[in-house]
Amino acid sequence: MAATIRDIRDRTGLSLATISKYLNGGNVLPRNRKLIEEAIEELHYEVNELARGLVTNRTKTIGVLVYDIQCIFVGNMLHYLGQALHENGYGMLICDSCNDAEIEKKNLQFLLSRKVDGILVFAVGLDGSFLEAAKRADVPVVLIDRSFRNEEFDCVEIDNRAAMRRAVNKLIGFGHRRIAVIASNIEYTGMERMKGFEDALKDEGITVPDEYRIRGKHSFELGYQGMRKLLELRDPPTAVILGNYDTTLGGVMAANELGFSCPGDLSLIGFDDLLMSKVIRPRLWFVVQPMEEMSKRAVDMLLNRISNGNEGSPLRISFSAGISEGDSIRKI
Amino acid sequence: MAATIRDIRDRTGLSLATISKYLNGGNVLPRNRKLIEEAIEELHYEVNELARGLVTNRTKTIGVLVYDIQCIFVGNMLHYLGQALHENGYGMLICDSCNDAEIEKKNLQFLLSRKVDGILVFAVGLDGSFLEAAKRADVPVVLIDRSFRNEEFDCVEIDNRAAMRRAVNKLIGFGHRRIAVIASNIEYTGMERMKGFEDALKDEGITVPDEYRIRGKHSFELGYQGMRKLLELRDPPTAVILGNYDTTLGGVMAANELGFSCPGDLSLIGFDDLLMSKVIRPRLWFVVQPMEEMSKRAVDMLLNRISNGNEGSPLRISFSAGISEGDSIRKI
DNA sequence: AGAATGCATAAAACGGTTTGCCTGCTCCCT
DNA sequence: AGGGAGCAGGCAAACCGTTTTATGCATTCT
Repeated sequence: MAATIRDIRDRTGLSLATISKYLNGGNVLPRNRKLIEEAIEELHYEVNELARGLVTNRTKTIGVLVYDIQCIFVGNMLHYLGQALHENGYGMLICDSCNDAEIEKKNLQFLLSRKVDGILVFAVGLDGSFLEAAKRADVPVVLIDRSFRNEEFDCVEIDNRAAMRRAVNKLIGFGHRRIAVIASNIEYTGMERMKGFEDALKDEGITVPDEYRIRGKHSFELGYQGMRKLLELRDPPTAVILGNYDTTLGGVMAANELGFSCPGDLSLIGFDDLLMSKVIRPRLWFVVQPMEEMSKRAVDMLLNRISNGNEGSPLRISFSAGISEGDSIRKI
Repeated sequence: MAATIRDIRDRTGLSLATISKYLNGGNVLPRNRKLIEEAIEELHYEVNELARGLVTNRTKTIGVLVYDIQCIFVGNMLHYLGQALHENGYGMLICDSCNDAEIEKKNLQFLLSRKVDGILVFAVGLDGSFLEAAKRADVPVVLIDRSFRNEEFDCVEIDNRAAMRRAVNKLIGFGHRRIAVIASNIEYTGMERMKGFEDALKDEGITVPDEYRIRGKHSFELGYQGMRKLLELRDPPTAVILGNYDTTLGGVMAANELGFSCPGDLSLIGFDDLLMSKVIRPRLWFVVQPMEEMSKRAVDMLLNRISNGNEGSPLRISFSAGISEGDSIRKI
């Protein structure tokens, strides 16, 4: 159906090798170059990347495993990753793991059987053993946002612990002492943030009741239910830190429903809220990740491994997060 | 590096054809089946889909062209599409067009050269001529959400015109007459919605000043600037319809900044706002699209064309949208 | 004249599927 | 019991559309 280089050979009388050389930027006699270009034009020829990949062992395709494609943070990162890859002539094969480790594992097999040149992973959970298959196939892997305890893979993230510490310190600076947190306890990022929370309190010699720590599965629900629980306590906190985008949505919604006004009754600070934080009234204070830089860096690392052989020990790049000002914290 | 079917041949003493037959579910002697399975296990063999695709002309991969991967609506749709495709053994090759028709065209070439079996398109603009290349290559295409005027391709969408009409009628039902709209005028969906706006006003014999119609490029900015313009008019509207997700964010933010309270000073109704609408206070009224159904349907149509030959005239499936209740409309 | 250079060519990969043919077995009939 | 029909399953070889590697033929330089 589609034209092949054989059709071009028949039309130009040249050999396959010459045409292939032209396609790959090699030197060809001007006369022949013209001939080939005319044929390509006329036959609407396009290289079959399947065939090319089969022989070169490079598909110019990067697999991306994401824990949840509906997550805004992920969507934004995909945008930047896509741009960075595109600039380097690579495409993305995106697989949504739907927050399910089983699906994640299957997706990895899918990517490997498609012979992607490398894989970017926004991991579902804490267990990175499913990535063994990639290691066995010698396909480079870079973890983004969430990593694992063992340091087997390159990784790009923010210093979540320090970021959370800064958020807590911000609240303390405004005079708060009764500070609560809602964060995930099933993946790396949330756990690190939880540690940062403890660090900051310890530094300042503050203790808070254990009910002030709401842990669970990264979700809207966690934020919603968690905030309700907090606000119904006999001694509710004066400030709450919402440990990620989804819990922020849930938390804000619950606070609204219970009629708590912010920052009058309750101070808030969130994570990754971007546009959202500016739409909500009052504007939310929040921790921002340098998403574009992180994406560029992750792509750099991956493409390096691809072109320079997948060698050398794993690198861990840790960016520091900033804080974006809002009106959601009351001075006490 | 990776094991091939030849390694399995060497290990089992069988022929390539037999192994291939096994891999594709054909009948094989129990003895041989066992032999093959052991070899596969031991060698960690995985089919090379590149090689398979080269000969079968099917890659079990669907290309998805999206106008903006950062858009929440798109993220949600990708989730449902991914699930539906996964159930049928297909993967997704997603390309972000960054709202740029040039990039969109390049992305299409990218997909075609990867020999995807079919393409789902969330189109950037109104001009579908770039899809000629897909037609030439006989790769089936299904448009989602946004279609073009000519009816050359299958298409799944909501009846945007009717949806907007319902939104307007809802406001009229609450007693509003000074109704404004902010919508995109550069892509199909927005234009249809704008028509629905006019329809509804006409039906009720209502006329509104032309300044009540804010048109531009689908974006946060449009909503933000548009809302400011509306609220600074000498005779501002009592109600505003925000024609899509992004303009809703912008519009709400501008109204907040100018100190307009909703629904006291201003009634609002948005599109596709999902979670968001429940987080914003007051909860927003909004138009909901049946995203899961749309996705399933689009995948059905595409896979049908793939397996039954890409024949028959284009189908247009139009779902009707619902309205989700909130507190953002005042009775007049 | 001989070496060096510039292009083109034919043929062998890459890792699968598919086709046509062959073998050997079962079954039934005379 | 012997023989042919029918069939299940295996095999070798051709093929899919590229790249790559020797190899060869002119032309130019020294």
